[in-house]
Amino acid sequence: METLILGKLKIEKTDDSIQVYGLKDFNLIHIFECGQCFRWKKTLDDGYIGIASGKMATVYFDHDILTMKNTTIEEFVNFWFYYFDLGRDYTQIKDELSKKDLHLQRAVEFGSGIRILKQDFFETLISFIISANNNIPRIKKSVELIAMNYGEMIDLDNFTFPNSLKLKGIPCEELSLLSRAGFRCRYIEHTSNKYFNEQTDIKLLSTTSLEDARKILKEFTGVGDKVADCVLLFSGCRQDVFPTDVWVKRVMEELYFGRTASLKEINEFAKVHFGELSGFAQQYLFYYAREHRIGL
DNA sequence: ACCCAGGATCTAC
DNA sequence: GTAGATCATGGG
Repeated sequence: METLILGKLKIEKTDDSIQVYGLKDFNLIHIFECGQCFRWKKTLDDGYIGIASGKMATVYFDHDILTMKNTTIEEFVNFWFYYFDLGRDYTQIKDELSKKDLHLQRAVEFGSGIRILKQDFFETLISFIISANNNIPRIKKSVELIAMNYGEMIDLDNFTFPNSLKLKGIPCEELSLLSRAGFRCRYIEHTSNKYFNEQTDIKLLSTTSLEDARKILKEFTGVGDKVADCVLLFSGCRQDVFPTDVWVKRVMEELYFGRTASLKEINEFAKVHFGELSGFAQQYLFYYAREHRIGL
């Protein structure tokens, strides 16, 4: 296949890559540095390389053209289009959020090219278990170590993230030595075994009530409200969640409350104020808050 | 030496 | 049901 029209997008094949024309609301830095993913790395030539659901690709975005190496038009249509959430109209989402208040308008403008990735469920679950009481560089290191030690090698420095079949049965002592994830390794061990045995019904998570979805996820050790909401949002299950970490808490207190507020308060505010778009609002606010170091 | 980091868990009230 | 200590690890 040499060329393809997909809605407003035109996809063309070149020698060793594909190019996508007609993309809006798309910025690689916003997408990969907004805290939703841990495995995309900058390349020397201003692109990003990453592995998602076992597929590796290098991406560039220049002059409104997305260039992807190491993939095909078929794979783009069948996977990357979905992964980058390209079927969603972010212009409308941003318009709707910008109308709500001035803070959100600024945050949306600042992260105008954010797209919420539809990441592999098990990888997202493990990654955000590791995120508990941790910092982003160390989360990235532990996730990468798990891939290096238990995933499949694509080339000398790129590995897939292992599925639960690969990770089940690994004792937490070994996980601790090979991932440096500390006390969270006990959670990883339990979660890998439980997920392998039960194969969580992901479709159910997206169709049932938010309350029930959280309840299901919180049966994995190491998963509380915040991690559950992150997994639901960043694996593409649902967008009506408002993961409230220390950054989001701080930015909400500073911009919306003008005082300290409890997690429960913030969640209820988000539900009323942001509604079904809570997840998108959270991502714009998180990126804005962290890049501006609000609250520090 | 002390504090902190995309929190969750366990215990005590 | 909820405040408080505890949980590895590495960097400032």
